[in-house]
Amino acid sequence: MATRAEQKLKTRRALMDAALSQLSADRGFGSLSLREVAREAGIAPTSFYRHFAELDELGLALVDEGGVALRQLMRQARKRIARDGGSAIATSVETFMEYLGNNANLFRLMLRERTGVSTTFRTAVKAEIDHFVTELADDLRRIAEAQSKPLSESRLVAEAMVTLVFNQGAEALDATPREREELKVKLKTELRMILVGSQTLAKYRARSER
Amino acid sequence: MATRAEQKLKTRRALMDAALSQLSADRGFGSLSLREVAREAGIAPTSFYRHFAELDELGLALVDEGGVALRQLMRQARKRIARDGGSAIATSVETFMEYLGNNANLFRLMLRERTGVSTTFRTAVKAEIDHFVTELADDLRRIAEAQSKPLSESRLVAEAMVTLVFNQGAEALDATPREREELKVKLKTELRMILVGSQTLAKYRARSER
DNA sequence: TGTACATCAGTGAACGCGCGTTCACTGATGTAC
DNA sequence: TGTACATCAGTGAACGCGCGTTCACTGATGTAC
Repeated sequence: MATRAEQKLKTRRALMDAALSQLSADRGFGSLSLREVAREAGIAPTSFYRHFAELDELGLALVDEGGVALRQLMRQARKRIARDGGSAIATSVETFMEYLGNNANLFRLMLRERTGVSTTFRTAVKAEIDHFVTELADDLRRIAEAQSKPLSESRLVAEAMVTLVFNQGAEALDATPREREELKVKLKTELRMILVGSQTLAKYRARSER
Repeated sequence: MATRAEQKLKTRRALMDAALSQLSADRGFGSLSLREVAREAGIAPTSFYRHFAELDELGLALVDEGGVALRQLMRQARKRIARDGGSAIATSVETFMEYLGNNANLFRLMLRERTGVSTTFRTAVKAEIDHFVTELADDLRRIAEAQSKPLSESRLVAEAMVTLVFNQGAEALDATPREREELKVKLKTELRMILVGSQTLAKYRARSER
């Protein structure tokens, strides 16, 4: 038998899942209505207010989940790289694309609201991505040191990489498996260019400082 | 005295300007209403239908203008590079940021609808950006040849550059002048990394083919 | 140039609809003793 | 364990609102002769 608190959590989850399930290539969070989400979750519109003060509050809870998903993604990618060896870029891209499939709507939400219409959303998403960028920059520095291939401006490299990964990710979401493979190849090449470019610039800089 | 046709064009323009003027960091095209746009343009809601079958049709007309703006931007940048010499990247970024100030809402529209909610919009914006990417790729190849610095995958380089430029542009739109300067510096560095990375990869490739 | 008729951009009233939010309520779960 | 009371997640009716769209219209501009 469920306690009252457990039941409440279940309903909350049902509301969040309902909202998530309505998102798609053709539906953004902004076009959802409170009534629609409540209907989809199987409760009366008025019950919504027992869980969130307004629809945006639910959206922000979802962004939070998106942040968690991002951090999981990172951890998983690191584990694979350590285990399989091989190219960090290739492994990361594979991991990212795989993850995208399992969290499509969560990523869609983050991606859209990142440049979306609500300041609160934008700020929240940017904070999550910022966290992601910071971890990536740390990893890049660590790898660079291990390989004695110095990087120039690792933070900036990480930002550019995340921008490209997210944008290609957006396209991958609605792509056929065939197109998705092409996107992966493209993305890997782009990331490699940034990495190699950063290394080359670091060499130039080292030389001119001699 | 205005002819009937001239007057109609004026009203059409007023509608498009009304819609554009409502766009901002906090308002996307999707949140506009036909009634609101008509009100802002100073006509009755019903008169809207004399000019567009629905609000989206007006939006697509705006995307078209955005495409024109992009092409002007390109031409202007090329002219400046030819005239002032100097770094093509630096000049292009300066030109882009300047242009952004004059067409803020048009760029906002393109940027948002690029990953937006309507298939028709996405397709239209992507077509315009694709055109832009193609011209940039041509320019990159031309410059590379003139400088005898071969590029690897110029099309892909152009795509990555446009992605970064657009994303930083989005941030620049709502940034303070101070922040905007920082964004320019960041953007130039990122673009340079991609360019240098592409050149370095081309060298490696040439070597391994020897 | 003048006249009679056609065109058509712009109008105002009216419609039905889904929305967010309020309110007083119900009844199962939880708690104090 | 049993009883009396408190809590609170979920409810259904009701509200006022702005929306997109229809309709029959008006009257200035345009055209044919």
